[in-house]
Amino acid sequence: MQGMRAIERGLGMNRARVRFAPSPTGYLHVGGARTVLFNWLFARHHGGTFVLRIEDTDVERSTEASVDAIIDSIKWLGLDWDEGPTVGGRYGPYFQSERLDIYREYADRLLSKGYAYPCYCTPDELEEARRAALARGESVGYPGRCRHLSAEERRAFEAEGRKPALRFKVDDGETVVDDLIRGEVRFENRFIDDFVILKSDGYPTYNFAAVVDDTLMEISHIIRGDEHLPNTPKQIMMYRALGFDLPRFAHVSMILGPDRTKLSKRHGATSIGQYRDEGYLPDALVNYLVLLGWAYDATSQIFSREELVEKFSLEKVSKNPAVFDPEKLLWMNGHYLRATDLKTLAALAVEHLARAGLATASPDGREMARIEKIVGLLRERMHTVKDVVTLGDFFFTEKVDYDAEAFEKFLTRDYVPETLREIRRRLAAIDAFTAADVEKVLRGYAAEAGRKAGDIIHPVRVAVTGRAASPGIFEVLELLGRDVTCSRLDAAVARLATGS
RNA sequence: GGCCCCGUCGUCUAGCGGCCCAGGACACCGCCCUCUCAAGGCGGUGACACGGAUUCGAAUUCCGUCGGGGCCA
Repeated sequence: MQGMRAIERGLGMNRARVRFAPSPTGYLHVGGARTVLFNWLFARHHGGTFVLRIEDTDVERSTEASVDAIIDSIKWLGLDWDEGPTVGGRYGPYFQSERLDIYREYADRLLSKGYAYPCYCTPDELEEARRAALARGESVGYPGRCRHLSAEERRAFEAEGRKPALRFKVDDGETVVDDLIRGEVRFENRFIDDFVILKSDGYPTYNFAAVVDDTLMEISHIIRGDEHLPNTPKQIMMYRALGFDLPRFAHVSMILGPDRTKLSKRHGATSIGQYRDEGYLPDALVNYLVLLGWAYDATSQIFSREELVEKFSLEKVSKNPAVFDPEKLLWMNGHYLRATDLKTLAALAVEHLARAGLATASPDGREMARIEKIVGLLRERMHTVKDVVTLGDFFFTEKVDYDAEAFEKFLTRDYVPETLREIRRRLAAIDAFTAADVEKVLRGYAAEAGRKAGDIIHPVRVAVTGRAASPGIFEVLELLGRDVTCSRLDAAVARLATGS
């Protein structure tokens, strides 16, 4: 309850305003997605505003394609923003590259008030100083040369044509970050170098631009990754120097790979787009992600969007970093798959079938109905939508490829050829070709032949599906239809006669 | 190297001084169901990093050690 009050106090007179501020230098990854999610949930829970801001001041690495990819991923997850790209808002522009004048203005303010100074050191000089300090076994921070330049020295550098960067003057003392998740974190200022706020090319550094924007956009709560915690004291110093009110901070722990280092590409799939392509459901991903660092109670695992919005709170966000577990995500996805209605699922399945060349991208009504039935049979054993391809390919191909092991195990028994021939004959003769009728034929024949039902069923399964495992065979045969069933039984018999 | 964060089953976590010889979920194992594979049901294996201190009592508080990670360079 104590924590709750702290958050409400932070809201001040206004509603919660939070933001997600990605650099468009790649795709939205799992860690970023969870940060968006937490921000979104916080905003929705408090009836506040969620802002999307693009931090594209790194001209070299920022791309428009990245902006699009990130936006697509956020949308795909079913999350929306109230201000930002594509929707606008009163606090724009929402691209930092369009706010350069603003940063310069505030940088000037810092300069004129004596909180910042121009630094003429070149990268080479800095590098040299660093190496020298290292050699002497001293601390390798900025040596502070330009902090006390005289007017002449400055003029001399200017005359050389040097373009200065702007550094923030860090005073002695201590800066305390009052974090909603971590509590008070204290930093001694003497360990913090005078840092650059405006680069010599006129572009702001991350820390500076974030402070200016978060203030101008009236962000009340900064919910972001843990890796920014060490940046926070610098930002706080700037807030104070600029006379800005502090927002509340909440630093969420990072998501790690199995080796406990920051999750990255080498750990496998990390981009949200990739999960979409592989047949994951947005709801499943959201539900899995929210559980990485947040728990509502001792037992709940599955949460609908509505429940999440209602129940989410920063108090219950944990401090420990979390290892991303693809296995649990897979389980979660399977769970959501089974809860999705067949029409929706079939539509999704079509995409994957089409991509695999097993179906047209826009099947007609009859084919769609068939796919729906197939998905209905397959769904219990699917973990991703894409599994419809690997599990159900035999529904869509002309012929089947026999799994070698299954063939060996079930079709090479000596009673099999005769059995398949007889089953085929009987199936061709029955009136209706429903699962119930098919079952009667198979079980009936087993009884007559004095065999266990399994002894008949397994060879038939392999002959018709090519594999040892499938959905219930009677339903499968019904869906395949009489013609396909019979021709596949024929094919198996023929294969057994020529082969082996 | 300096600073900061973190440390409960393999993994995600519940736990905020006694309800805990630690609960749930995934994974794993077994049983049931069953035409196979799943799904589902039931059961099981499995953790408080270590050492001190505080306390009648510590997973929970404090200190140290160790381990992991991040940031700056």
